[in-house]
Amino acid sequence: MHSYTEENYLKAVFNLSAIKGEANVNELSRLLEIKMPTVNSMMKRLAEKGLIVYESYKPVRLTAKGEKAAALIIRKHRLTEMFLVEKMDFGWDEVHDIAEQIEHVQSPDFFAKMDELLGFPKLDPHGSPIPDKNGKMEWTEYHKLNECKPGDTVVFKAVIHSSDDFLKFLNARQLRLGTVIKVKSVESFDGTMTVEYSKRAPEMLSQLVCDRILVAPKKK
Amino acid sequence: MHSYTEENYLKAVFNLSAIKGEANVNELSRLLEIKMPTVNSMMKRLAEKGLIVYESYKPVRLTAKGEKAAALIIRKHRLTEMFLVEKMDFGWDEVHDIAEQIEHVQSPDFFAKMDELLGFPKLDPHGSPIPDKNGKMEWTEYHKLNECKPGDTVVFKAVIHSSDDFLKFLNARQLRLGTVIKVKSVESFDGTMTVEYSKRAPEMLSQLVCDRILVAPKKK
DNA sequence: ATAATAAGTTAGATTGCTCTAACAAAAATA
DNA sequence: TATTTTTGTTAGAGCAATCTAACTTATTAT
Ligand SMILES: [Mn+2]
Ligand SMILES: [Mn+2]
Ligand SMILES: [Mn+2]
Ligand SMILES: [Mn+2]
Repeated sequence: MHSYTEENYLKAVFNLSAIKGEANVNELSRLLEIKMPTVNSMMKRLAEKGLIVYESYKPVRLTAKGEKAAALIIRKHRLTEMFLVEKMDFGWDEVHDIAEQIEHVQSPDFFAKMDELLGFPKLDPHGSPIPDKNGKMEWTEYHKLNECKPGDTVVFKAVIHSSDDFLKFLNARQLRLGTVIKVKSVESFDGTMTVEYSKRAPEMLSQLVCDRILVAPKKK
Repeated sequence: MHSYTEENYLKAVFNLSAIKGEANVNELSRLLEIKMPTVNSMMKRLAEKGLIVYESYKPVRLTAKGEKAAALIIRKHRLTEMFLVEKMDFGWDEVHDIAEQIEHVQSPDFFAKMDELLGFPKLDPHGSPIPDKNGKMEWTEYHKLNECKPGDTVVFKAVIHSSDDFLKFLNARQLRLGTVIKVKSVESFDGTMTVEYSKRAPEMLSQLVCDRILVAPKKK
């Protein structure tokens, strides 16, 4: 199969492609903390293997084969995170680094068992969808807290770019998935929001924070 | 720390040393399925790092440092096997290959949590002792079923060289750890034993099998 | 004791993954 | 449009881990 290293590149291409449908060498280099020439030559290797489409000076795209391979690694990552949170009592801010390693374990049985013990979950602990066994995932379109207007009442559904630090920040403010958030006001100068949730005093959240919180309208 | 590869060599040296206190290149080569020159150069690398004592044409020995490092990897391996059996419903014949991979995960928290969830077990699913956090393990001296005489009644305590095939063989005969075995007779020609256990008809076990079954006298 | 076999070593090559230095193309800016 | 900056590529090197072929030392058998 594919090496540990190749799997990490593949996943990086997948993640960067999520928005634009393609990924460039420079961003991959930054994300993976690997120098551009190294990334460049790996792109040629992945293209050789039919996992991506590579043309000089152009962004790369995943082939169908590459997309499936990447999704299946992400499936293992997210199942692992869910297992760590649900079955091993880890916090959602403690699981990413462990999952980053366990996602490379080669054992269909191991992940099938996790899936079963978890009751075939559709979402990971950060609200991201878990791809199915064929690498397909259904993505519910949430919107950013940023885009909400004063008076809106929404439910916290997912985080994006969930770094451990950001998750600890949310923990410290009792902000979790499922929390109902009422937008009180938005400062037009810097986008800072004043919000209310869980019967606490109003809280102020910077634009940077609101940009990473995905929400859905609260169903009455 | 040490690479995935180095860890596997270290563990191999540890396992081969278990009996004689030293390991030679040839046996390592067969065990790891890696050619002798490769093993030879790795031995020099491990010696360089102070993990083993290497002198030309002599068997290698682990240093105190190497012994501790190896024991800690084996700790992770055996905790993992125990976790897979106790918390994930795997059979004792299904866990080794998965543990072989997970033992390389770098995350003290992950294994500490396993340990805790398991209630700090002393033995793995095959009856082998789990080294403690300092790499120390207490080894109860069992004896082989082979060495028993007709009339002996013993308890099945552990397996040695537990390959999946051997474990499946034991499964098929309902032989598990804790099973009380009565030795009826021993064929002096080939060492085959006739034994009785679990209210079943007498069963015949070849010398090869009896050589891999560790037992203790049944406490009356 | 000598010859044959087994075990261990050296030399040299290969592959995967990484780097730096230098150069080329594309995009942004003046 | 011309210049500068950013992005991407090529060339060349190094290390880890593996191999094969050839050679040496140690052990076993005759
Ligand atoms: Mn993650
Ligand atoms: Mn990873
Ligand atoms: Mn094992
Ligand atoms: Mn291993």
